[in-house]
Amino acid sequence: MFDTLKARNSPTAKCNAQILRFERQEKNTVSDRYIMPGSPCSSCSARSKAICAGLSDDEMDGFSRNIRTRLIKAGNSIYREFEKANYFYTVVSGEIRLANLLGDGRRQLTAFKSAGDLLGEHNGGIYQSDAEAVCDAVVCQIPIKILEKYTNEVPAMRVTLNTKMQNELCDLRHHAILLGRKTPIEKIATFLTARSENCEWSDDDKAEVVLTMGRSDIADFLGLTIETVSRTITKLKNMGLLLVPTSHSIVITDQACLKRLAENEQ
Amino acid sequence: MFDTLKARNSPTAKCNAQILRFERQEKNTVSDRYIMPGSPCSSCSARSKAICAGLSDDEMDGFSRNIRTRLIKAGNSIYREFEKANYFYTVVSGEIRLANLLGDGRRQLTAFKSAGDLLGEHNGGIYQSDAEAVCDAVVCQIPIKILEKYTNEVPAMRVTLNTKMQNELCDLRHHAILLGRKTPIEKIATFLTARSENCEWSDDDKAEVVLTMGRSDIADFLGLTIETVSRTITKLKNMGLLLVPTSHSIVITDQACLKRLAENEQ
DNA sequence: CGGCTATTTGAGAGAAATCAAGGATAGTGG
DNA sequence: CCACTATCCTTGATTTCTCTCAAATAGCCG
Repeated sequence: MFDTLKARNSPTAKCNAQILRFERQEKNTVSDRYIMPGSPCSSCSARSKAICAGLSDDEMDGFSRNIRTRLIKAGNSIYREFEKANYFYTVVSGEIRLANLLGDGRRQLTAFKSAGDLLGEHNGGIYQSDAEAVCDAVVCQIPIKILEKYTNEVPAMRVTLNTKMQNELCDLRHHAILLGRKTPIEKIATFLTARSENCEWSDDDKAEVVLTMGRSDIADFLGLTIETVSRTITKLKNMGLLLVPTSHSIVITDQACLKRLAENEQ
Repeated sequence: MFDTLKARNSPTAKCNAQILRFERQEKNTVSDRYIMPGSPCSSCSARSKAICAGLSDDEMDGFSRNIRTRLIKAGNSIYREFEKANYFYTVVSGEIRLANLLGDGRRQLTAFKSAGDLLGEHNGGIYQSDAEAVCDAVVCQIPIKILEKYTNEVPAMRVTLNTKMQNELCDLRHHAILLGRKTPIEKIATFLTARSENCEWSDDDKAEVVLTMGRSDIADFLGLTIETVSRTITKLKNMGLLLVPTSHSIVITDQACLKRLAENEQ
């Protein structure tokens, strides 16, 4: 089960957002837990990509005493829009989606966050989106005060944080271009190309893209409906650019062509 | 003349982006100029809202010695996407649009920046968008190195910069929701509502929104065509929510209703 | 195996884009 | 100052693409 929420894409969908919200809160009461009292940062697989990459071993030691590691089960939320923001989170493993709802249930995802990424976008002390686990995920919970303290005292951390914010701005900007001006086929091509970036390419230039999320998450990320996502993937398959062994696995067979579709960008 | 570029909205538009780009470069060669050697920061109307708000008079003195004030004529660009980034800019007056082009000329604006806003989004030392003056504008040119120096040394500036980046992230996130999921009527309502935020409201609850940009800028900002922008404004007019004295001036007559349309957000 | 959910596919409707033309506006030059 | 011209804006007719509605298929977990 990848999605708790049914797709509520359409501008005219009149589903009851209150019920939606209630269901989500119910989900939220179960099974998230702290998996360890401190955290073994020394062996953390995400450390090199995370906000703590720039810390010395000594600094890391002090830092780690203030953070907690949490397991978030698929579908559960870490925080919700409009909640008071007390923590940042670093994704250790798994994948998190940032979601925003309109009053009638329409949903827009603004990012998928994975290992090393920083979560906790807030403004005026309030979270700006729902952060939900796409699949089981492990995150580090960092009190905002602590992160602020370290960014004030450790220049390296300041630089890392700054870079991460700039990357996020850059990603959001490109996503706005995609949402505003790209066709469905270009949207899917862009999405798959981006996802394939950290993949290993076989000798015959193929790569498997693993989709941890369902079609409705992809649709809500790209500003489409699940049907259009499905049809567009089928179209790309028929064009011979990719294979679809299972719905959660896509093998890119013509990287160059897919990239050309994606990067109509100048 | 508000727009140099014709609208190139449609996914199927096959206009030649090369020509577009050339024309833009031509424009860029004329008439931008430095309007003063140093800058009279003490009397700057944008200072309280700008990045330099947190500086003491002494600090401001040193800071101002490193910056230049430039006049940018309507339609001209300050910098372009893919250019090496050497400067940040603070908008003193006028309005700047951030634009990105796709290969076939489709355009997406990601923000309008006005007095007090900071420009210069870059990643890996490269600007991420074209910054162009919507109308005649004055900007302060701040070498990136200088801004970095001051953010390192002056905590207040660090806080201001951080807040500005968070606001920008927040704006972009909300814009992504708009682009991905809102209807034309909601898009226009959101746009006008946001623009009316700094307006004075008359006794009978009316406010004039001045649109410095043309319909094609609005269309490219909201992910629509100029025709749809025009038709939608007419529709809102017919619904009795606003008046359109001139195409660049819109008087909101039913703020509450417009806001309700805009904030279908929960 | 059976029920549930996710995904795919088809048919039809609807909304926004495209194509086209007329009217308003602003800036230019006489 | 006014007429002229280029551009911008609005409106209408038509097309096209995506969404909606509906149903069948596939995949997963108990």
